[in-house]
Amino acid sequence: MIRKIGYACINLSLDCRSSRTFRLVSYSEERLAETIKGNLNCLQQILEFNLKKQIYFFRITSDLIPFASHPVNQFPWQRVFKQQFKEIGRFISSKGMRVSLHPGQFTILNSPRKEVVKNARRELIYHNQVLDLMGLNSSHKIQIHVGGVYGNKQSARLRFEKNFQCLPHSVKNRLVIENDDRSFSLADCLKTSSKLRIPIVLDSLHHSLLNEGEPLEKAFKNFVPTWSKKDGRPIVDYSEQAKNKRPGSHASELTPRLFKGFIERTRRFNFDLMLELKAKEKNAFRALKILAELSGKDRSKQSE
DNA sequence: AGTTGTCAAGCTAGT
DNA sequence: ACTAGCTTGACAACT
Repeated sequence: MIRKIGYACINLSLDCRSSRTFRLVSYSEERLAETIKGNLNCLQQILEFNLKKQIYFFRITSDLIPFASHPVNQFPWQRVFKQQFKEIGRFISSKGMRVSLHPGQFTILNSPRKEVVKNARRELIYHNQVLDLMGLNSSHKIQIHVGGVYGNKQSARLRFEKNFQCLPHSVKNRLVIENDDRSFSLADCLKTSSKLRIPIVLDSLHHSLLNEGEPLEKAFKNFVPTWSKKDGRPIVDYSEQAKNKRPGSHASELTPRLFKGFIERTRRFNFDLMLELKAKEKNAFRALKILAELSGKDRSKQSE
């Protein structure tokens, strides 16, 4: 059954953003420090909001630190904001919460271009620093896609595996791969997962768009064992196709009928669920309500 | 105050 | 050839 439920990056109920940024041309250390401070304060507010609403899973935005892996940024933000990171981390662990991070579309570890791989590496190190500074263990994950195909999926996949091996140890401990909707299916990810011994985040919408014919139940049966004890509970990304939009674009609102169907089909597995729907926390409320109705019991113990 | 062109970075597929 | 879409629009200059 679904244990923790979460949403991604933005809270629409609060009037703050933890992803404030600015243009590179207006970069200054003052501007950077001010923005980071605001972003961290907002992140704290979001987590407190979540706790009140019994939302125990959250994806932290990659924009928390603007230009974090850009060479322009030489500001020692890790040291300057050390204490605030620590407090946030303590809040997360002490309340039994879980967080994840999803580096952006530019983080391509398997690119044939050296420069792109180098940037990806820097970006992954930044994401890992955020979790390290918070003092969180390896169940708090960083998820990325395998990357581009470049005309040969096999060699593209091998390049990912090779470049992964060159990452710092602590990054490797937190990195998980997610099946995408165009290139690397769950079956592809399983090959890399078994070679590198890293877990897979199953994205339900992506799987419905790109698969090897496995029904959802079979997909779960395959991806769940890629999670070991130190990785925490398996993570699933849930979203729905937006009506009248291109395949893969995310709906705003959760459809109770579809969500109930999803719960029904996956109830024999224990996992945490990340909602990737544009209406954010509103859908998390809805999902929690539906779960409570279905199970007929209090969900306040979901973090156990 | 409201509008609009542009923004650090990559890649794919639909149009 | 262009552009929407991706985990997320928002900044900043202009009217």
